[in-house]
Amino acid sequence: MLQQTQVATVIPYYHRFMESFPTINDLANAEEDVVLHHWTGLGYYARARNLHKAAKIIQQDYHGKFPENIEQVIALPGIGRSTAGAILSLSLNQHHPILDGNVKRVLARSYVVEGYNGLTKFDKALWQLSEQLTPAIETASFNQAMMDLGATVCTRSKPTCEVCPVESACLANASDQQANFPQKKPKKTIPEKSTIMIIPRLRQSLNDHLTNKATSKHSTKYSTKVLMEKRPPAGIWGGLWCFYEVSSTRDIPKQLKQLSLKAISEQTLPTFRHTFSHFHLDITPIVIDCEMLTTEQSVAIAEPNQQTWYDLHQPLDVGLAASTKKLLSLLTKNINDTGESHQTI
DNA sequence: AAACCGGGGGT
DNA sequence: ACCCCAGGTTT
Repeated sequence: MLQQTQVATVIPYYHRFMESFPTINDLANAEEDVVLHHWTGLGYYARARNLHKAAKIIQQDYHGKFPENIEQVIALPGIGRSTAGAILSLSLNQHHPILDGNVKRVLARSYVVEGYNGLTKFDKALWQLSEQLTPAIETASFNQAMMDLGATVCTRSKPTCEVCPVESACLANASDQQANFPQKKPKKTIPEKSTIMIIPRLRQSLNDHLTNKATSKHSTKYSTKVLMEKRPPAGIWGGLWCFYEVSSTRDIPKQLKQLSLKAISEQTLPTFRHTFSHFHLDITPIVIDCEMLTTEQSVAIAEPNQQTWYDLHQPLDVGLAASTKKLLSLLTKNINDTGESHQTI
């Protein structure tokens, strides 16, 4: 949990998690969806899946006891060299170096190591420094101190060198070059991609639109249920609930047919941009008011684990991608603003 | 808007 | 061995 989120945010999640899964065996025996549910709001769901997988491995291979050998710990999914070193040094005072983002910054400044995060040469040099500096005695205290130093004193911007215990030894400080270590990662122009998301909205079986027959635009109330799918575990938005994507509007009829839905009307919402670290994604949402093909109602919801009618007024406690959340709040706002949709077919 | 982050996976 | 990936937070 702490690999990705601040301590203050993690605490309530941690307590709920530990209450539900007090032992590794409890976690291993839990359904993955239940584990993911406990993770909802923390993001990075791949790591919840890794943690669950790791528990299963520990149950099977180590009889439910967490391994104490660093190679075995590194072999667990979601745990690499740094996290393994942190676990074993902090919990058992074993002699292993660590190298998280904070430690990297402290070392890069202290020793004016040239390069930037992710550059192989840079990472290798820092690992070697960490190995060389980490003492065999009081390793736990040393590692904790290095992380805390980076987190509270040797911060990314405006480090408080005046209070730093290694101020006089720090080479970056000596040359007043703190701001230039670590160096910035060279930015590259990221590509733009676009996608269409269809939002099938279930038409309510209210006949109140009949009351407005006389007007040119008829007023129809729609339910607050929209169809979502659970994405496969790997790739973008893995395991998260999303709207169906189509590469072209031409594919919409086909997709709806697959879902046993009959379109009544559709409304294209303004395209919005969601930016990832490596590309921009322009998302064009199309709300499609639908009826279920009654004879095949069962088909549309044949795989409740993979698709669901999501009620905007009763949000499910499931993992949602950031872009999906954005879209959902837009839809909810729309409903609350108008209470109904006015549209022509 | 851009930088950041540890580990996994593809090349 | 190297580079890219995901996606939420911080700056």
